[in-house]
Amino acid sequence: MDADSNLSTGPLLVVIAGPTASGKTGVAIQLAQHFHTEILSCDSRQCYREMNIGVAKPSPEELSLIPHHFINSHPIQESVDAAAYERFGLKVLEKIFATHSIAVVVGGTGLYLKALCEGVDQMPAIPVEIRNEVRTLYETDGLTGLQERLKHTDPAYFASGEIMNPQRVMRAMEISMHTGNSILSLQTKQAQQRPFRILYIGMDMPRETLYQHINKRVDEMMDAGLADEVKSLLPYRKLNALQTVGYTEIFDCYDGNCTLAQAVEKIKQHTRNYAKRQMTWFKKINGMHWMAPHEINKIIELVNQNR
RNA sequence: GGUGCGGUAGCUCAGUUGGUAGAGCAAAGGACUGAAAAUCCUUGUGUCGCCGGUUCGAUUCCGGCCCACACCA
Repeated sequence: MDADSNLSTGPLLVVIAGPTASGKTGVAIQLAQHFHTEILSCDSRQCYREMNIGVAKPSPEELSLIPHHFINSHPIQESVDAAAYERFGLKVLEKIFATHSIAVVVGGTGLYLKALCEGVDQMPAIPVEIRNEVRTLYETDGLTGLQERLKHTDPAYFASGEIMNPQRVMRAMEISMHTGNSILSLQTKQAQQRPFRILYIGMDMPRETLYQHINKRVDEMMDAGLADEVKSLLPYRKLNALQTVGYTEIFDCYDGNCTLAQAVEKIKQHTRNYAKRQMTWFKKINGMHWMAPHEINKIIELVNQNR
């Protein structure tokens, strides 16, 4: 990703990125208030109406301060992915930029952010039958079974792709089954041009402080009734939306595999792991401006310099 | 006090018929094009409880001691 757009004028998208519990939400709201604009969330879980406490969604009070998009926008049964987010987000930004010169994007889902700012390549929709067939194949023959098939149907991917990653192998498999081509041939690796400039701002914080925030916030989630929220979602537990830190651990607890206290410790640990993965993603964004979340005046100044 | 079982990586443990040791988890780093809060990759020197004995060589065998747990008194 590259922050240096060749546009020197035109609308500006201010990206507030960073790991979970780093203070993104507060900064985004203050920015949106200061510049009288709206917020597009970039979070793969906060878009679901049924999930609240466990995904650290902004409070109703916070949501009432500023118009938010891609929050509470989808039912939990609906599967959202990076391409769907790109379409959704671009439409939202087009609307905001019709009447504003600045928009704020805030979130921690690296892939979705990349899809919004650089685009994902057009790929054909995969029929459900093929998708199910590939999944069944994985369940019956395992990863090695899939690899064996892929070696013949998509030798290029087999040679250079992530062959040990079941999700990627299944994806390559369904593309090759449906189109007869390698998924590699559909990937251009080229960033798409956007009709707006992008300013990347990352929330910076010492690792130790971040981990303290995470631990504290998980305790607060439990106090707020996370266990009950998870219980109410038990019927949906197989859905992709619920393959989520904070939910899987408590499902496990309801299955009788651990105590609630143990589940809480696991949630803290897995949230720390997740935050680390997010950091890895954001660290490599070129032109990222790393700022502390409390330096709101400096952040506003930075945005003004780039208007 | 006696008997039994143990004391090995941050944690749980495996192992070495004597040639100084390895898994899982944790941790750290990394990847990422329709599951992404997902998924995957890389990284393991630790007085092998302490002291002594046997031996070319002991974490491994022998003796003593310390500690933990269980049972018996």
